[in-house]
Amino acid sequence: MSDLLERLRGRGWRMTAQRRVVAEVLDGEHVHLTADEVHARAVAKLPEISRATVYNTLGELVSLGEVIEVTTDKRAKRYDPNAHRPHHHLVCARCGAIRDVHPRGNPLADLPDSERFGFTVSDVEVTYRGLCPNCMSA
Amino acid sequence: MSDLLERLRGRGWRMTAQRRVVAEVLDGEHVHLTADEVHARAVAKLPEISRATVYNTLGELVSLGEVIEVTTDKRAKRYDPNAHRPHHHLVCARCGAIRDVHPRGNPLADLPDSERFGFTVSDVEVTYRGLCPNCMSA
DNA sequence: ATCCTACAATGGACAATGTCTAAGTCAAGT
DNA sequence: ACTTGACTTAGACATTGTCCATTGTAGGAT
Repeated sequence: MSDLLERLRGRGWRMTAQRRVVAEVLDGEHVHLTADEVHARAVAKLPEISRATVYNTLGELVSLGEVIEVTTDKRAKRYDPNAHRPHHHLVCARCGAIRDVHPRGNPLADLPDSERFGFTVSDVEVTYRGLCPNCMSA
Repeated sequence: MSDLLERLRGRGWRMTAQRRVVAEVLDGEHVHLTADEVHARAVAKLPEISRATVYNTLGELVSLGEVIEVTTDKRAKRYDPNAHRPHHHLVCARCGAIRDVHPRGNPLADLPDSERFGFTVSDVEVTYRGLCPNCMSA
């Protein structure tokens, strides 16, 4: 994760305790925290950090392309630090657990011109839904 | 749309003016209204209808499988009455316009077992993003 | 090492969306 | 037409996110 911090500093990002803590919280595979969860974990490391700062920092990380916004559920946006490799998501319909997945093929190629309505299509987001092993046995 | 009303009545749905109005508002192709938009249009036909009733009715229509919940943007859920035929969505990244699309192939088949993490995968939702003709020329 | 200044953080008000509840109303069967 | 249980209502409340004026501070300049 010091990679991320180094990269950010290299881009002229002013380094502060708050930003460092937020970046540290967002580390790992299959991490998809809501803004509030990020805030809660950040508070554990730096009690005086404010909600607004967490929102601001998350927004900046997204603009910089270091973190991806994921909207798998209707409630809160989630933040996915695994931005360096394209991937999609598999979500448990009952408990909400999320895994990163890498399907074969390119869904963009599956959209014929006749179905593009004149749009310039540049991106595709795929969300698989089902039941995780835990919820299946329960 | 009287089809829908008949089907609902057949399922033991109690028919009320409010439910009829909500069902009428949700009619057509490429219709993807937010709950608030549904409420606004319902009020035009039945001024005393309440917000809670619109939310309740939308939730019931979703449970009954007559309407699909779509979360293409991070703000509000949208309601898509085109539930009889599976389809996906194409969204303009700037103005938010939404079109129903029917890509070739089956994305479910593109997810290898090794990428399923023991989940029972039952559904997939694909959102294409790009710029619509209007926003492109602007 | 200290000072400056632009940028960042704070916290609290505000906004948007959605949920819940208690009380009143009504559709549909008898 | 009555009765009853389901439906509707209005508004309070909850959650998520944004905005702004004020205060604080990182990092370059001296």
